[in-house]
Amino acid sequence: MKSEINEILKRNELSVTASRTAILEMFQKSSGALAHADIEKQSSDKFDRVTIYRTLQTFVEKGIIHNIPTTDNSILYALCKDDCTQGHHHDNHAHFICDECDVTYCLEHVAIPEVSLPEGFNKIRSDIVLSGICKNCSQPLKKP
Amino acid sequence: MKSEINEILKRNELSVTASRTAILEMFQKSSGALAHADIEKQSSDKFDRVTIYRTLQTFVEKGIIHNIPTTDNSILYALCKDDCTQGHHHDNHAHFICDECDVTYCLEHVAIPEVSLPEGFNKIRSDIVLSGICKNCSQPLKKP
DNA sequence: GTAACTGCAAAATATTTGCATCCTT
DNA sequence: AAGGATGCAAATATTTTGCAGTTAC
Repeated sequence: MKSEINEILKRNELSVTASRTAILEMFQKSSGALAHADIEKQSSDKFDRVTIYRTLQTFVEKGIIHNIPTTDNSILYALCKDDCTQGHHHDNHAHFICDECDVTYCLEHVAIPEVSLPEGFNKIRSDIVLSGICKNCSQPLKKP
Repeated sequence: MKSEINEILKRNELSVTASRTAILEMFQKSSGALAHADIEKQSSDKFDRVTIYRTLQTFVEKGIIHNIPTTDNSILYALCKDDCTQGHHHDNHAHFICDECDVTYCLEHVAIPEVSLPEGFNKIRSDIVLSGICKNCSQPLKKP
């Protein structure tokens, strides 16, 4: 997928650098969303903490990743699909946080249902965050 | 509502202190959710920053307030209604964050719709967070 | 070669912890 | 009086900023 990563960066007018490539790769490989801390851990000192902050910020601005609301004071990030463009995200799917393993999933196929708001409220964006036990964790010990 | 505040604290086996009373009062008076920073600002040095941290934590544990997921790294808190008990929250309503005035509303009467999850996922809790323009801000200049 | 990106140092901010003191019951 | 709650000091952790050196194009 090296070429895909290249392409994503080029499409967004970003120069292809080691850290950007590595971080994008992490997102592609990850089954769930990642927090700053996860990335820092996974990259074990390969690049500076500050670079991670700046890279994530850039990616969000460009619409390469989006952030997922959380209940604690952290920010989770996940890859946007396809047609997110700058400032105009279409990540209109639900997110699921597992209480057990703490992984956050983007449920691409679970659409956010329409809700009817009281008079006077105009919705621009909606997020739905579910939590509970995920697929993996609910499976009774599988490994031999 | 002094007596109501008293009652809430007593019911939760918490001693009635100045800071707890004041913070609970803020929540009751507030039209929206509050962040740690809001409380600190509003109380302008009346009590210690650390006390606020501890008070909020206690309130969440006791189920007096609940927290609302946000997209930035902050935590918003709002009063739980009625029958929240320790560790078992029923704040099953949508939240609305206004992009204009930044107020967060608990939309008590907007229920969270059921979503069907993929096989293997077991939902325990769900949150829906909407954003856009709120009632007040969408009203064209009203004041004379 | 130039503009963009990174790493380092340091500042600013936010959160947690320990302990002595004070307040509620 | 006893236990819990607060305030203060200090330790940690997190995020931001400025700048000089490096890298991509």
